[in-house]
Amino acid sequence: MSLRIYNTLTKGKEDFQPINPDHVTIYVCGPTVYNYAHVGNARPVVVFDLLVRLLRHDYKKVTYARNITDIDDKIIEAAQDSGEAISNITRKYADIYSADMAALNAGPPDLTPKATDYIDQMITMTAALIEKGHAYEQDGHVLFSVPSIENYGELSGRKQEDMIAGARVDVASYKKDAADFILWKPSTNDQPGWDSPWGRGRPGWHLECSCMIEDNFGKTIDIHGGGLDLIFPHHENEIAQSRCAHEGAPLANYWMHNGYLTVEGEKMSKSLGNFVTVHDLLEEFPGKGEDIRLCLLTAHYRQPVDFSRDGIHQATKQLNHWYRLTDGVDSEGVEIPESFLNALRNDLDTPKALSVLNVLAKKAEKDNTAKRQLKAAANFFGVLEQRGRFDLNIKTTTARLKLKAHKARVTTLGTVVEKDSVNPISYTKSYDSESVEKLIEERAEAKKNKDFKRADEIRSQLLENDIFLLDGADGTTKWEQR
RNA sequence: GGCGCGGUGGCGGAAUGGCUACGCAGCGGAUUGCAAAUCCGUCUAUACCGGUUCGAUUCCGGUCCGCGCCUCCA
Repeated sequence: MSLRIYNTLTKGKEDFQPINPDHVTIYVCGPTVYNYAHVGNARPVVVFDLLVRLLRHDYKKVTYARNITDIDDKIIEAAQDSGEAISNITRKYADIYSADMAALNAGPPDLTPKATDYIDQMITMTAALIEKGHAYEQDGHVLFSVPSIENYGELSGRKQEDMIAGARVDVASYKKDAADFILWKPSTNDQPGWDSPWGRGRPGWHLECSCMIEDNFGKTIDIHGGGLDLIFPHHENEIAQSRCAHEGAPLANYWMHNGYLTVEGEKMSKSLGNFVTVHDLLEEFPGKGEDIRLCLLTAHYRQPVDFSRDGIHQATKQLNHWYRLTDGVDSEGVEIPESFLNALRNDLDTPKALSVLNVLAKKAEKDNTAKRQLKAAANFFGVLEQRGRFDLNIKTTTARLKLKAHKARVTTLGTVVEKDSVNPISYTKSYDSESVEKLIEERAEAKKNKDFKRADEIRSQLLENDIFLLDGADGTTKWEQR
């Protein structure tokens, strides 16, 4: 079976046919680096990481690019607020981003182009668009002229009249048409800027992706991905720019968009106080990057997914089960079962793939081949990759629950009570693997002496810190994080 | 106002014109110093109203509910 992809452009599943079967190209919109990435930002990262794993399995060569937007008004604001240099901010958060995503077993892409490295290309494309009559200069701004092209709105399925009727933002004075968007804008002296034929300024947001793709891949790539919210206007505008700059050549043949993420059933937003960053989660759930990854993959990527503390616990249980089954198993060179791969080839059907993993897990109780297949397939999925889960080093950390919602819906005897606020809970994890091992030894000694009271004390003491002891048939004791 | 998505068991989450995956949780039993794991058995669902059909959860129409986007946004 070959890969099938739901294409936002055609609103249907299509057989994937790369331009060059020996070299697949994929570009995913990356972060604007001025803050910690939240779980919602992590969803496309994990989803497309999995897609790239699949592409690498099925095709000879894959080049995966994910950009970093390091020039943007939000970054400028963050710099002004904090007094820190822009370059410090962007470097810092880009580093944190790649570290946080790596903790979710989402490795770095092949290419990580930064917007500020493409200023020349952006100026060149802007000039070309002006020359071709698709852009104009007005009050120091350069704008793309949407009425200069046909089929604008192809990707998002919008008609211009509809958009104008519902526009909730005042049309800027320098726009000839309400739908026109910025290619280049002027910078004041205290704002970062680059010299251009239109004066000192900086690029508009949409331009960088078009230029990076052109520079690294050429006119057309195979797959372009990102979150649902990027369909309009970001991707629509990328398409418009690139098509006009490239004599109508499509920017990408397949457009893939992941759905939204909610937190504890509610939309994540700063005002609700349920804005949860990957960084905080990794503090609250140390060593559980895989568990978070699994949560993000339980739902199909185009469906909404709810991220909750309970969901993490379920994922942990699932993973612990698989870890136990594959403890000490070597999956080197094992073929990944086709049923698993085929699930993924069907537009990345992760729920189906997970059910295949569970079928393998069932078999693995009695079958060593299934054990190795389970490990290989799970590794492919990006889990079960942490070396020695049983030996996890739990750092001493005090983390605050960041998921506190201002309005927590609590059901009491069928009545829905709206609580105004839930107090944050703070807690401490105060065990490292060394002290755990020591306690296990002490317990083994106690068991030998039939001092079961002390043995049970140690068990419950550790359990309070989410460490669960498993006594083996051979008298050894392993532990896992709950 | 325009465009779009979704409502499946206690929870997560699939699939299908006829027997409704998979996981978690629950229950009964075997096993166990305790606990877990494992094994056997077992309970629970397709928002509502019509239509098409021998038969719909699946197709069609409507209702209700929830959600998203409409130039900040993964």
